[in-house]
Amino acid sequence: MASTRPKPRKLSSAKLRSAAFRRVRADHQSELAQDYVELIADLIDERGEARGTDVALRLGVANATVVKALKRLQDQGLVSQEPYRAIFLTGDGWKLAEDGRRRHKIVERFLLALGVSAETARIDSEGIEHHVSRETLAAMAKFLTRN
Amino acid sequence: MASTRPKPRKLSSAKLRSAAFRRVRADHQSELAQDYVELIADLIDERGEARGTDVALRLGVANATVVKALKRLQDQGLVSQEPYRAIFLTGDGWKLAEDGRRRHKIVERFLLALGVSAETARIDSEGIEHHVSRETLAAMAKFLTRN
DNA sequence: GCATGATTTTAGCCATGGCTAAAAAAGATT
DNA sequence: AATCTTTTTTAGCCATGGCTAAAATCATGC
Ligand SMILES: [Mn+2]
Ligand SMILES: [Mn+2]
Ligand SMILES: [Mn+2]
Ligand SMILES: [Mn+2]
Repeated sequence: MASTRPKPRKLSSAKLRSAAFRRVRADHQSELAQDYVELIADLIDERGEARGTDVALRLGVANATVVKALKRLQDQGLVSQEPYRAIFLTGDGWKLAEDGRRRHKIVERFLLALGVSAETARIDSEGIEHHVSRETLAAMAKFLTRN
Repeated sequence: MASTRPKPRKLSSAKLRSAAFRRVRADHQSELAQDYVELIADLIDERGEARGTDVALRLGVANATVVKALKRLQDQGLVSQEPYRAIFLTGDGWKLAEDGRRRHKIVERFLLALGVSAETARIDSEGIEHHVSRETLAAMAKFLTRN
């Protein structure tokens, strides 16, 4: 049996800290996909279909940016589309969208319950939602039931 | 006088939504600088100086990544350094660091007060801090004084 | 059914933030 | 002082996410 390195009694402060930053970077990796599928799901529900142009308008980016991003999402198996046609979500895409909606809703309602304006809750939750762990989300949900 | 477009009675839903995404993108733009200067300030306070290597270790990225980022921060007037030497914060750098520390502390303590573990508060706050508006921060601070 | 106008995609640019491998500088050892 | 080891920087690669301008496609009116 190979000799094993002794397990450190305590995680070094540097290790601890880097874990947090790694998590943030991972969150940001999945953020774009999450926001896209959530938005696409909303458009499909509200208007029957999601067009690239509507996505661009609502994200506040150029059309070309959306086209490129959608290609990546298609490679990731989250959306399907043909040129000049509306965008569809795959099964995985819908799953991710639903999950995002659920988390987003909890965060936004939580901020409202905390006493901020509707405007601020809407805006801040758009960024915060991606950094809320399962544990924190549960704590927010609990707070909501008690208020 | 040129004719002016009539002011819309209500902001369109698309405009409203894109404003939130624009804010998130702006937050992410300033995030890296904020985390760097905060970390550098901590290192200076705790150990007397901040070395690039320590920054890399604590951020969990490669050394080369830090070297490049520090160059950008230098261009932005937030840090000053000479090759093979420790990193210093400029006046602006210290201001940004202090501001970041303050916000970070409030967010972390707020999560703790909400009932999540110390570990989770530490990790989640690292991402959330950058998306908390002045109004939400104030609401969190208020919650803290009442608990 | 074709011309023309509007929409959408493609092409290609840029900055950021990550990486590894090679080069250079600093620091230790003898 | 010269060498050898360790640390730090440089060079150069890649993916992402943004943009504008040009090309391609679609759709409409005639
Ligand atoms: Mn979001
Ligand atoms: Mn974020
Ligand atoms: Mn911070
Ligand atoms: Mn942070």
